[in-house]
Amino acid sequence: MGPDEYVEAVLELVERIPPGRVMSYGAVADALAERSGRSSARLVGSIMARHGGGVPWHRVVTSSGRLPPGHEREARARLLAEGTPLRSAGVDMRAASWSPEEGM
DNA sequence: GGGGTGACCCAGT
DNA sequence: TACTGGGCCACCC
Repeated sequence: MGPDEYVEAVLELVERIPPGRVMSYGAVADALAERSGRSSARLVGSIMARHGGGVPWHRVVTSSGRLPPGHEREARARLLAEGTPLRSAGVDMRAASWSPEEGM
């Protein structure tokens, strides 16, 4: 799987995250690990930064639930609007974390 | 080719 | 709780 295909796979997966739920950068990387042959949270982060504009980017947060740096306000507003469980730090990962297997 | 830089993550202190 | 060090990998000088 080439770099471009990997970008497509990441965006595809992010589009499948249901409203009110989230995935961490690392979880996205892990979910595509078998198919792509690599698992790098940093890579997913940079892909979201560069190509995330057309997908629900606010549903991808850090593993601790913190919102994407530089977009905290916008992300929080969208998450709040779709009923995502929030805490002071950001997202309540125990309640909001979603995985692909769960959605089939 | 070599080195710096991220929308990261985890274990250790 | 907060900080650090190492690992990570595509990009861009």
